[in-house]
Amino acid sequence: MKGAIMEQSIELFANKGFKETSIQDIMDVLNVTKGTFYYYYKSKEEVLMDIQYQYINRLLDSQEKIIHDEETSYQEKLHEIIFKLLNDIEKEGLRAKVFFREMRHLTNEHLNQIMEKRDQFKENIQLVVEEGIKKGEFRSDLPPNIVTFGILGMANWSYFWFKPEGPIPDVEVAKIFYKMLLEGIEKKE
Amino acid sequence: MKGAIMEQSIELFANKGFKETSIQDIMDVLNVTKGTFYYYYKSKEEVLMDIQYQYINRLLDSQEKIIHDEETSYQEKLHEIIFKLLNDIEKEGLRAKVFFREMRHLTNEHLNQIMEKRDQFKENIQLVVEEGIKKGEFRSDLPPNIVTFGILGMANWSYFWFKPEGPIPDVEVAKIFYKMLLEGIEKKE
Amino acid sequence: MKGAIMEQSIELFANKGFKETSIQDIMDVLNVTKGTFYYYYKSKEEVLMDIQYQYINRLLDSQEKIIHDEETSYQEKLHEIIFKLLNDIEKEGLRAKVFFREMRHLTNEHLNQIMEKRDQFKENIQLVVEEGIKKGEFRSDLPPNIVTFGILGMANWSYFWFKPEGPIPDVEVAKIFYKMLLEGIEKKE
Amino acid sequence: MKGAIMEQSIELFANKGFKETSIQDIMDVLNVTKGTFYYYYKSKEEVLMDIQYQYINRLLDSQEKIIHDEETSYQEKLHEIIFKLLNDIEKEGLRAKVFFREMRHLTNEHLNQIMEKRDQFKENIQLVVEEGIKKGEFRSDLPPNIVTFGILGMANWSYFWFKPEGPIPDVEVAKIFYKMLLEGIEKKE
DNA sequence: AATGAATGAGCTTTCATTCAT
DNA sequence: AATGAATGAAAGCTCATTCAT
Repeated sequence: MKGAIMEQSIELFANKGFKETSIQDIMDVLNVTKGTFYYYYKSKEEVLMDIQYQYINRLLDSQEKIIHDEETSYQEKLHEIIFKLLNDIEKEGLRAKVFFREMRHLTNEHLNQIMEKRDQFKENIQLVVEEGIKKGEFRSDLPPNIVTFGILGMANWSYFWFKPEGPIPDVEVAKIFYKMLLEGIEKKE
Repeated sequence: MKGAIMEQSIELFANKGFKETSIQDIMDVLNVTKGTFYYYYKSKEEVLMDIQYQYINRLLDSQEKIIHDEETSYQEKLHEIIFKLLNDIEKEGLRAKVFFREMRHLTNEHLNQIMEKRDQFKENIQLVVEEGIKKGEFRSDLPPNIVTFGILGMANWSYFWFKPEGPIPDVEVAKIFYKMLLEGIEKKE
Repeated sequence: MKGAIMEQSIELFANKGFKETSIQDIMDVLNVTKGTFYYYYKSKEEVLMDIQYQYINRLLDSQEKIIHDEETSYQEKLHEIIFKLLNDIEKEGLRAKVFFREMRHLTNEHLNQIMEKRDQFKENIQLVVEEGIKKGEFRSDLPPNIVTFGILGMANWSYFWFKPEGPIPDVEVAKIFYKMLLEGIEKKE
Repeated sequence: MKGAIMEQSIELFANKGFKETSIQDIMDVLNVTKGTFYYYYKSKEEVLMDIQYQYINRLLDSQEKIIHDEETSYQEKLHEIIFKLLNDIEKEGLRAKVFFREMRHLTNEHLNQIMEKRDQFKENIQLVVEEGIKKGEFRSDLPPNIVTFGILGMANWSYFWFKPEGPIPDVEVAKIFYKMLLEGIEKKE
């Protein structure tokens, strides 16, 4: 039941928003009464918190695996990170939506922890960029900080438009983004 | 007064969210009573609607000016569009925040119109990309649709992190993003 | 209306208790809707607070007047204080009930202030006792502190049993209590 | 377990109030689950009822012993009754608090019985006063009824201020009260 | 003897909105 | 143009109680 409540919450938070979703809404779908909610969670915010932690922890985990793979180049790591993000939308799209949009409804204490982890995620990408520059895989005349924000924006924004069931699959989009990033879109002779 | 209400609404919607801002909150700052609100606006949603239309219309206007400038290349147009978006954050950052985040609180009728305009904005960029390809300014082996989403993501995401008062000014960020996009981040030869 | 809400609140808090009285209960009697309550008071606790302050302030005021009357002896002052307390029950009985019984529902901040004032009330009586001892009006071999608690108990307890419409009027009860206190109940010679 | 539940209930009812104490609160301390409560008691009110009966019955018992002691004078009986009350606070203080403050939460049926016993307690003291008057131990010009309320108030009020661990022990306070009552506080030549 | 899950009624509070003045 | 009073619907949350296991 606890799991079911969370599943429903994600669904509803993603579609209607945290504030716009009432406990009633969540429990109606599960065909139990409102009171039951409070048997499993102390408050509405606690569900949100659980969702946020689960999401960012999983994301960081899979990211760390990619980064610490000794067999891959930094270019390959970047490619994989982008693919992973796109690929996630299929299974985790709703969670991601909730994560980015409803973050501000957390209490300060949790908000800070979550934001730290979110920043860590960005730092990890930046590390790949920086190491890649050192190893001569990426050009060195662009500030890694801004470059990273660019990459992050490209990938994250896809949550607003990418449809897994659309004509172009995640693998393809990731490949295109990777090419854009690496080679640029300028026509070369 | 009507203008003042809107100004305050933008400020508060941006900082606290649409749902989280009460009419009382808005009018408190203006030192008038809640009732006054309804002399100028029919409902809370109407203010939001006005904000959304104003924002997207201005954005589209300035975008169209850039696109239809006969004197500039498509590469230059792209650069300018990116710069314009970054530059906007300084003066229009709050509006932008409200635009992206609170869109869903519009009634269906207005939501559709707004989304159409938002899509138009994307179409315009895509047009620049497509024409640039035709004219040989951009490479032709990448789908303009996805490329455009990439560009849009890069630029729009800056609303989440770009601080106008930060160390790197909007001109610089725009230049870096432009270089990334055009030339790629790969180390050459 | 604000006054009416308070009047009703006193009535209901006294008869059913603070916790047991719902905002609904209060407003039902006034034939207005629950929402109206919050137009006049920020919270349920605020009404209680107002009641408590009003009560203790009035009580202290009238007490100070008695104490600082230069024309009366300390014995007379003691008599008057006791009478005043008994007399109050008629007009302020409900307030007194609420005061003693519902004090603990105040937030800490207010509770402290109220308790300070309540202690001041006791201190004032003790002062009369002490000064009376110095002036030779009261015997000096009993600790004023405990004596004061005794007096206070006698008088305050009457809130639990004294009925203004009963056979013995407040003047009489005060006189009897005063005699008991001054002369004792022992049969002399 | 049944005893443990009652012990905890007294503690919590005294400190937080009957309404303010949840079954959960009680069982949390005992490290068992809420459901267990209903194995031992039919309802929350039943515990309160048990507390009330236990308290008043014990009190009446010890009072009757004092009253029917053939060896003591009525003055001595009065002294003992007062001492007994003060002395009780140490071991039974919490019970007393609950008794006086939470009485109103009983259902009518039980409330009536409890109030009858409470009145009996007062009647018993009044009997001592009346018999003492007849025997010439107490003055006869004060109505026994009011005198009794005075004595009761003095003694009962100590629940609000008397601290067993304070500087003056129960024996002393009882003695002082007794002296006040018997001899009065007026300075004699 | 004890648990865990669920219920349902009730509570305080918030707030967009209406409207007579 | 603005105020002040009132409404009513809904929200988050608490909790005594029930009951199958």
